[in-house]
Amino acid sequence: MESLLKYIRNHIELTREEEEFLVSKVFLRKYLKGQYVVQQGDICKYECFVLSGCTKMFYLDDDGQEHIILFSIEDWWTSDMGSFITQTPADFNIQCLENTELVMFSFDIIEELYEKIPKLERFFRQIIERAFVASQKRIVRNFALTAKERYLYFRKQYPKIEQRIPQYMVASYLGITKEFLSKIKSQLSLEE
Amino acid sequence: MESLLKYIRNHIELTREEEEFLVSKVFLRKYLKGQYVVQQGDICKYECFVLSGCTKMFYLDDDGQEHIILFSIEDWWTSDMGSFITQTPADFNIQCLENTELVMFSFDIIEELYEKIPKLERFFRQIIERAFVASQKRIVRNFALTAKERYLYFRKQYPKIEQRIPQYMVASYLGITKEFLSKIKSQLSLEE
DNA sequence: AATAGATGTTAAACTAGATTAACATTATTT
DNA sequence: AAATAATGTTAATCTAGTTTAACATCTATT
Repeated sequence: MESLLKYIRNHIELTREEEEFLVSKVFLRKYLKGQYVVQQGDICKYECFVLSGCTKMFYLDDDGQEHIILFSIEDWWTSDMGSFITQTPADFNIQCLENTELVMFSFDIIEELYEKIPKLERFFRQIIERAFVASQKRIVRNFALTAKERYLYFRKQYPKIEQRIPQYMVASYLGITKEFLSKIKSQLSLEE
Repeated sequence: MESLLKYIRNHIELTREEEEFLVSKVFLRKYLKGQYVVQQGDICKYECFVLSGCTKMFYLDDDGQEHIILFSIEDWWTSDMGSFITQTPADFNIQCLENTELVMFSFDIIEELYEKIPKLERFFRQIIERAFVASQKRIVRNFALTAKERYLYFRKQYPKIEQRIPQYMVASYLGITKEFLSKIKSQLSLEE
């Protein structure tokens, strides 16, 4: 739990009481590799801060194909925000790719935290603003860049994630097939 | 300006004083068709609420190709949020597709409004949450749907926008060429 | 009414990336 | 150590969407 506080202290200053209040309201949950945090159709009850491990968030389309939207590792957040804020069934799945420890912020608790600690509401607003900006930029990259360029960008931007994740999941995140990513990689190794 | 208040009243309740404070801090600006609200490289100084008219936000890639990220009409917001929150040069352009009236929220003013009217900060957080969710869902649609399916979704979701906008811009928004959208439309007209 | 500029259509040739399928490699389990 | 499952590679064939280019229509301006 200390690394959650460290993360928060990195951005805002809370009093000792505020920190204690926060810690008393959230709880830690451990998942094994392969377990689901959220399943498509369930209501997403928590926003989760990743203490350790790794998760993927993905959409399962009508053909059963998996489309990975987001990987989350230490110090990142994960949740189906659409489901969370409306408390309606989730469109996405969140599954652990490693044994994972999450700090769970429930819907009611988060409202209570916003109420009691306005600084925290401001901080969360800023986190969401940044997430939104990143998401819009990803849309542009998907339009303006080729698969190879997107892969190079991913590799540069998230070198730590690439190493922890099977290649076919990277392909899914990039919106291409595993075979095509394999081709791109062999092309790149010839170029170098 | 009344329609801004109407929009806000639709979601939260402000006191008469709060409304007056808000109105005293923002200002209205009129643009002609074709004018730019933000240009790639400039710092985006305002978040803008659309009173009337229509804007497009787009990215110009290295080949000079335009990629439309967002159309905004009455009661929508527009800004390059990435530039706005960091006050660094914008990646995107925002241009008016019709004569357009915007309510301008500057960076400093918006901070002041958050400070004085916490309800407003909460409201803006919720707006951004929804924008983020919409953006993530668009990423999925771009991966999981064909161009034809994306077009049908757009037509259903934003019927009012389609009517106001040249077809080649719809194509850009969908991430396809104008020629291919034309083909899709002629296919659809044969089917019906 | 004529011209010019902006928008939309059609069709042929082309390409980035998908599909299929067979095989190779690496982990994991027994 | 063998067997099984999971992951990764290669290559041939295929397709959704692009490119190019010529033409059509619509709108605004003189």
